[in-house]
Parts: sequence; structure tokens; C-alpha cells
Amino acid sequence: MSSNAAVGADRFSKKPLYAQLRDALAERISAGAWKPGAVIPNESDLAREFGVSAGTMRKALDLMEAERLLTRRQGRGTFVNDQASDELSLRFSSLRAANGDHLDGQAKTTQVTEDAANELERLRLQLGPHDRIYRIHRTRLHKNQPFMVEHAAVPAALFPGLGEKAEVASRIIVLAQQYGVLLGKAEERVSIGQAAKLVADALGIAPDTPVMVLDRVVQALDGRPIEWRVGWCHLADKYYKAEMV
Amino acid sequence: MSSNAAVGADRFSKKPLYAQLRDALAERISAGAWKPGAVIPNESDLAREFGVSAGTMRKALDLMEAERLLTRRQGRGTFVNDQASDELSLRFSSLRAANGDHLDGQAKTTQVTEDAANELERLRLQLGPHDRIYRIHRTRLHKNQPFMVEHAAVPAALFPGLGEKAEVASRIIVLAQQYGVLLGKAEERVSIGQAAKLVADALGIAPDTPVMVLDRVVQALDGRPIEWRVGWCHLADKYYKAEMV
DNA sequence: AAGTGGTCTAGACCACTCA
DNA sequence: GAGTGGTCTAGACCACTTG
Repeated sequence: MSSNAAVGADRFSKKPLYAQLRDALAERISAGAWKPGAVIPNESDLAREFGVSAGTMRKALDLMEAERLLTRRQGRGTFVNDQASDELSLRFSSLRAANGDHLDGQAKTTQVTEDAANELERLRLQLGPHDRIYRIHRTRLHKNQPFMVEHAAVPAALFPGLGEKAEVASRIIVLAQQYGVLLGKAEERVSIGQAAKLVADALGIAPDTPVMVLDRVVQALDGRPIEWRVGWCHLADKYYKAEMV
Repeated sequence: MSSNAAVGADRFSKKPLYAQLRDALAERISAGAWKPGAVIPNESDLAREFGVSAGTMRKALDLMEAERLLTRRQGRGTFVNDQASDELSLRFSSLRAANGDHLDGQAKTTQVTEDAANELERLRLQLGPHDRIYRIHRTRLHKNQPFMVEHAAVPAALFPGLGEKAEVASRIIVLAQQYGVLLGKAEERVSIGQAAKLVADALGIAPDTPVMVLDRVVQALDGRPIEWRVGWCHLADKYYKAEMV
């Protein structure tokens, strides 16, 4: 009984109830029904609304907290995370100044173009032969000094109208939140290369200077690739920080 | 009532019961009472033994699974993880061959010496002025080609008698399991340097060739630093892989 | 069929926050 | 003091594995 009707037409879904609840709640965030920073109803109200026990609803909320969608605070309530906050928006920014600080977020977007995805882009973004992408070229600055040139590609289907926007968010995390895309994990390949002429010019270094090459794919919460980005970084007085668990 | 006496003299500990249970169970693994690969008693037996409800014991076991101490399999039982297994022992090995494979684990240990920790070592390993360390020098090989020179330092107090061993495990994860140290996370700083003469000779490259410098501190589960390692890596046809969540 | 972990329920009580 | 999330309990039932 109790007929989880409210959880949607999950006819033959084999997912456990708490996972279905998470999906339903995540959809509310993605669709904008619950805004970043807002409080959501308390556990028992939500449990009642969905016709499940409080313990099951708690398990769903705990899951979403681990996925960085929510923050729960005893005595206060449960809040929708604002991915644009300082803390969360730097989640995938691995470069650090010599003193350990994050590099500040200034960026200059030099180009946004739409095109059919080439072979490499289709491979890295798991797209089909007719899918289109936006290519974004950017230079990142720290204390007004350029330190990294970036070429990014994002599936056009996920970010409709991106080419017409006056300002494109310089962090994929912020961009994703604007388009209702929930972020999952990212994977980065770090290697050493030599600065090509265009990169060297933009960074103010000599051509063929060794640079760190950052090749990163960011996934949505459901695992779909969202962004493929290659960055060429002049590493003077900086380092790349990785954490392993 | 129910007097969690079995959980130990936790007089004024403010930790929740499930966290105290985790500590008690982790101690059994650390002390060798439960061996790597072995099955441990089922949930309800453990709950009875410790005088807690099955749900609380489950929460402790779930925690330990997330910490990679246990593996639970429906219908089979709960097993102590063998940290020396292929899967787990490569947890902190971020270097990959061009095809994405892990580099094979051959290593040649060239030196193990005991000494007082110098200033840098005390800082990185959070040691006091009189603490001693073992310094380990190693060269790692892939397909019989040396690709990385490593200098590691570990607190002598945690690995007593290490200097007298005929063979020192080449992975900190394996070494830690041998000494009953439970591992937590690691943090790595990646930068670009130039091969010093000794490094260049060991790797068979020209001095001053750009190399990737891997500066890593590995922590125990309780947060204590266990190993500080600096590696100089010739990156030809390889890359460093980072995952971000 | 017996034994294991995984899910779900229902309810009590505690710890924290804030008006 | 009212409201929130956090802990803990007790028990039912399900899904999977193995003899």
C-alpha cells in the first residue's frame, strides 16, 4: 500500500524508493522550482507529501547532500546549494598560487562559436554524428596576469542560445546551474607540452616554453559529458592540486 | 539502558554511537584480529555483541565501506578489504600510460635510511623536533624502463624496524596494511621542474629536461600524515589522471 | 531452504537554532 | 519553547547467494 504514486510513473523501475525520491527532488532543483539558497520543506512534511516514511526521505536527502545538491543544518533546515557560491564554484579549479590560494576567477572570453562537433569532440562528449556544440575560447587571469588559455566545447543541446548571450559564465559549474544541469564528477588528464605560438602570445611567454596541459571532461550527475576543456597553463609560481580518497 | 559497555570506555565521548562502533571495528582490523579478505560476523550478531540495534550497527558498517575498510555483498557477507589487492593498492597511483592503463608496479628501492626529520619533513609530516623518520629512495619502472625517481619520508614511530627489513613494500598502501595503519586520503601537488643530474641519470634523459614533479602527502584515516613523497617523472607518452567529485 | 545484506516503516528521544 | 535535523531502536519484508 501507500502506493508511491507521488513518486511518478515508475512502473517497472527497479530503483529503490529513496533513489526515486532523490530523482524527484533533484528535478525540482533542476527545473527551478526550488531556487539556489532557498529552504526546502522539512523531512516529515516531504515524507508525508510523497507518502513514504521519514527514514526513507532522510536517506534521499542524505544522498543529495553527498551529491552537493543540498546542505542540511541541524536546527535550521535543509537548503538548496548555490553552485555559484565561492566554495562550490571552485570545485573543479585545481590550480593554486604558491601560497595555496585559489587563483582568482578573472577570465576574458575571446570567442563563442557554434559548429558541428568534430570527431574528437564527439568522442570526448559522447555525441552523435549530427550533434552540434559551442566552442568557447578564454584566457584566465590572476592579479591581471594571464596564466592559462582555454578551449572548451559544450553540447549545444544542453545550452540552447548560448551563442547569443552577452556574457557566458566563466565556470562550467555556474553555467550548468543557469541551464538547470546538475553536475557530477570531472576527470582531468595532466601532461606537459610546449606553448604553441598563439598560446605563447596570449600568455606572454616564449614559444615552446614548457606548459602544463589540462585536458578535462566534466560530467552531469547522470554521467553525461557536459564539457570538454583543454587548458594550456604557464605554471610559474603555481601548482596543480589533486586530492585522492 | 543497554549500556554500550562493549564499545569501550567512552565515558564522555561525544561521538555518536555508530562512530564509536566504527572505531571499535576498525581497531580489530588494524590490530589484525580480522585479517584482509576474511568474512566478519553478520550485522545482527555484531549488533547483539555490542548491545546496539541492527540499524546502528549497519550505519557503522556502511561508514567503513565508504572508508574502503570493508566490502559488503548481498547474500554473501561482509569482508575485510585487502589493501594489497590490485584495485585498492593503485588507489593513489595517478600516472597512466597513453592508453589509460596504470603503469605496472615494478620498483627498485635504492636506499632506506633512518634519520632525524629535517625542518621540511617535520612540517609536511607534522612531527615534533625530536621525531625520527625513514627516508626511502626508489626508482619506478614501466616495461623495464625507469620513468620516475622517488624520495619518500615516513615517520619512524609508525613503521618500527623498517630499516632492517629485507624488502620494503613499494606502495605506501601495502606498507601501511603490514603495519596496521589504516589509510585515509592523500593530497598531491603537481608542478613542472627540470631534471637534476641524479634524476636525469636515473631516467636516462638529458639534464634539465622538463619533468613532472609530484609532491604528495598521504594521511591515515585519523588524519595523521603517514608519508611525504616527492617524485620526478619523465612524462613521455604518459599523463597524470585526477578525478574531482 | 537457510543465511546474508538491502530496503522500508513507525516512533522515541536528543542537540541545535532562533524568535 | 517551537521547530529543525541527527541518532537510535525494533521489527517486517525483499533480493541475492549458496548448499
